[in-house]
Amino acid sequence: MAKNKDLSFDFQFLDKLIVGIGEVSQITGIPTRQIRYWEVKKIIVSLTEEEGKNRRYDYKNIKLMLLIKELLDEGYTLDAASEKIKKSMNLIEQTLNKLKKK
Amino acid sequence: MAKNKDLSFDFQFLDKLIVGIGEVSQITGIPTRQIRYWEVKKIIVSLTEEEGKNRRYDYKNIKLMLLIKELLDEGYTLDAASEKIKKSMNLIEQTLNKLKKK
DNA sequence: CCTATTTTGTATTTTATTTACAATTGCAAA
DNA sequence: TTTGCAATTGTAAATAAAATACAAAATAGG
Repeated sequence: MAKNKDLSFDFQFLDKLIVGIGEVSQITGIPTRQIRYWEVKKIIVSLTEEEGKNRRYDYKNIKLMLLIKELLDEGYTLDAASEKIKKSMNLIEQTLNKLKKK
Repeated sequence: MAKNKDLSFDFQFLDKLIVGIGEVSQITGIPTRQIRYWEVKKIIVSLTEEEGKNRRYDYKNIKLMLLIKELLDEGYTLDAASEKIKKSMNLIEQTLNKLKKK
């Protein structure tokens, strides 16, 4: 039972990572107001347990938002960006799965 | 200016990562009450801007807390754990710096 | 100019956190 | 056993952050 105190990076950390909307806003530079709007439009789906409770986001959510932000800058509409991104998300998931297996 | 859409993991993400005490508690399994106590005892030092505002923690903080938790389980006292960990923290910082350079 | 999309503003309500007090637990030495 | 210290936990009241629900403004395309 290696305790993982060596120099290798623990990718399992990303699995456990969950943050609130304020932190996501800080990390991504996207205003909280905009994040909530995207969620209303079903562009993103948070992990929130119950209505009224604070929204929770995981690493995949954050990456998704960053991708959307990029595509919007490039001129895509929200819906178009959302469509295009479904492919990218597959890539991200594959990447994470690979990393986790290490 | 590569956009980093490939399969490589973006370690810069960890640099920007900042979370509140609730998320840290979820991620680490350490009760918020205990985290605050450790902070009072100067075992950890959060990034909180002003007194009264919500506490903020970065990746290093979180790793530190996980290490302390391990050592407490092994029978260390808080102070002893804190002492022993200073060396480990150097390792963690070195690791992060290496990863960032990629 | 119109229209639909997207973003932003904000007042009110609710949730989460802080602080400051104290009580409790566990453990080791006297 | 009990005494003392370290560590954890409980909680009430005050504050900060976020949710909701309204609406207004900005933007892009026809």
